[in-house]
Amino acid sequence: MNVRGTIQQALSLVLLKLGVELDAQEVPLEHTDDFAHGDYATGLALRYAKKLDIGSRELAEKIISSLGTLAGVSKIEMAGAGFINFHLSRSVVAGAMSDAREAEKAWGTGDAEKGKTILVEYTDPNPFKEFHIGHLMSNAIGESLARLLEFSGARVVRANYQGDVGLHVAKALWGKIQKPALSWGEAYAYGSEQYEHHTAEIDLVNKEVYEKSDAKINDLYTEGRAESLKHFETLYKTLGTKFDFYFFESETALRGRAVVRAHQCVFEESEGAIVFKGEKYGLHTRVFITSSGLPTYEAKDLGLAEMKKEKVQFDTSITVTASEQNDYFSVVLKALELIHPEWRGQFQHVSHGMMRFAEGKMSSRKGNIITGESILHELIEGARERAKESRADDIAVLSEQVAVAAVKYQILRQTAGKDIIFERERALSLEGDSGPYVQYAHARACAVLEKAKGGGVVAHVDENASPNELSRLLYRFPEIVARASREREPHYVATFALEVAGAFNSWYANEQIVDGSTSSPHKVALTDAVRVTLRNCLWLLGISAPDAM
RNA sequence: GCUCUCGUAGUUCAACGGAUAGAACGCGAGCUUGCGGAGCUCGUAAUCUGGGUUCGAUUCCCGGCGAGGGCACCA
Repeated sequence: MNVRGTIQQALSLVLLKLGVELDAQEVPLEHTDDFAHGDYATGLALRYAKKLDIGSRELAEKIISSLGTLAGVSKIEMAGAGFINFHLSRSVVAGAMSDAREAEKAWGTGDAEKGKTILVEYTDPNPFKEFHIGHLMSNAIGESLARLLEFSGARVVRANYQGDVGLHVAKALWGKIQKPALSWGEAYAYGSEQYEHHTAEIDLVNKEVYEKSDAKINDLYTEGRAESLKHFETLYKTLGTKFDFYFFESETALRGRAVVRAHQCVFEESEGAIVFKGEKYGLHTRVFITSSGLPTYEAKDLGLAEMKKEKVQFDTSITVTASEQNDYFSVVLKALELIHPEWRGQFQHVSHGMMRFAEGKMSSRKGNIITGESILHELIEGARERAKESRADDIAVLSEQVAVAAVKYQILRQTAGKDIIFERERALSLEGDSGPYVQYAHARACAVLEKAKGGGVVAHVDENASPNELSRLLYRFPEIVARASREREPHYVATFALEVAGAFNSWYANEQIVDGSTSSPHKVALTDAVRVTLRNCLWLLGISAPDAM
């Protein structure tokens, strides 16, 4: 058992003797934010003092004396109004260093999701349209979630669901027919702009796509779809994502319509359309099949759910989308639950905030759209400029790695559900609270290790070395990962990575690591443990960790 | 109108009901014998508002103000 567990267990037992029942796992125990307060702290005594009719400081003292000594804890003391602070023993801090170095790529893994299969659906761009910023966000969050779950022991299946049919496709096809010289993205913009003047024509194209009734449109469609999908693949490669399965609306549409028709009791007919009355459940009504008989996105999502189930035997299916779909998802998930009660709770929705702009709302119809791709390219240019004096072997590769780090970190540093205010300059910045900052600290650690190797200094963990503000951070890593995975919140890892990188940079500035002294082997070992920790943090964020920058 | 989110330094974000609210950018002052200045050190500055619950509230509850999303054949 780890030290955290030991402390919680002991506290739980002491509380029981005092007449308070609290599961060991429920015992509040936090990482201190001031090392003067030790490594772990709990406010238990303050919480239960009144209930037990005793002073909080007095209760804290009582708990401490009942606790006796604990393995891995060097000192337990009361502080302030009745906080109980735990100081880890030197061997535990040193032990985390050894663990990190031995486990390498597995450092930080846990078993909370062991034996489970989890499907994660994310990115979901639409062929015929631009890969926009929302897709970038969904991709960054979804990929990180997938890796976090893998670190927790789950078998993760990555899926991508793409809208290859629907009105947007009809708009793009119509635009292309009118103006063949336009790119697909431009054709879509043109079709959207003209929709109100050519509604009937474009609606007809939509129907023809569903029914494959017009050979010319079919060919154009096939060509455009293939071109889009191929292009998306190059982006996934840059972003570091590899999907196991692709689902398409052209497949889910028919299935979805069939699902709805087979479960008439769940739906109602209204004004010629088939709708789901969500009001009974505190939700709202949504159309599943239109009055002209076409399945909507809602019906398609029901079809998708069944197809996912057939494809993989998962325990949980997570879908990552923008928060504007929150209410929409509640309705679809409710309908799905009524159709398949046996799958209750297996489908989860994780939403990301929306990208907003200081300069005002953008729209694909105006031309002021900033796509996910354009941001990536701007960043790559910026990184290339910066990399001119780099030591890296391949500047082109490095520029891409740094650029991806910059965008992804920008997205993953904050709570997933909140909107992100996009500021071009900040996003393009490679300094401060950023992905490249963490990458830089990692590259520095690599450089130091390289030097140690050249100087013949062999890393060695000294169990008796006194812990410092850097080494005392490392043992927290597996706990941070577990929490981020449990709460589906990658930002805990991003915050931690920054903290470790900052502590390392600070330490580095004040300490000669490879200096021939007797403490050098230990300092080299600490550097190595930091290297492993930072690299794994970056991996969990879907960011690469170059050895040199 | 109904409903769901969210209001923290000048700006962009942290803070699982706890201790002196933590970073980054900006601004001001510094850091050249060293392993990488994409760096380090110091300073500057914040919980929208009024109640309530609590030993303790940025966090939970209620009201107000402000911003954003969603609400029938788009996705």
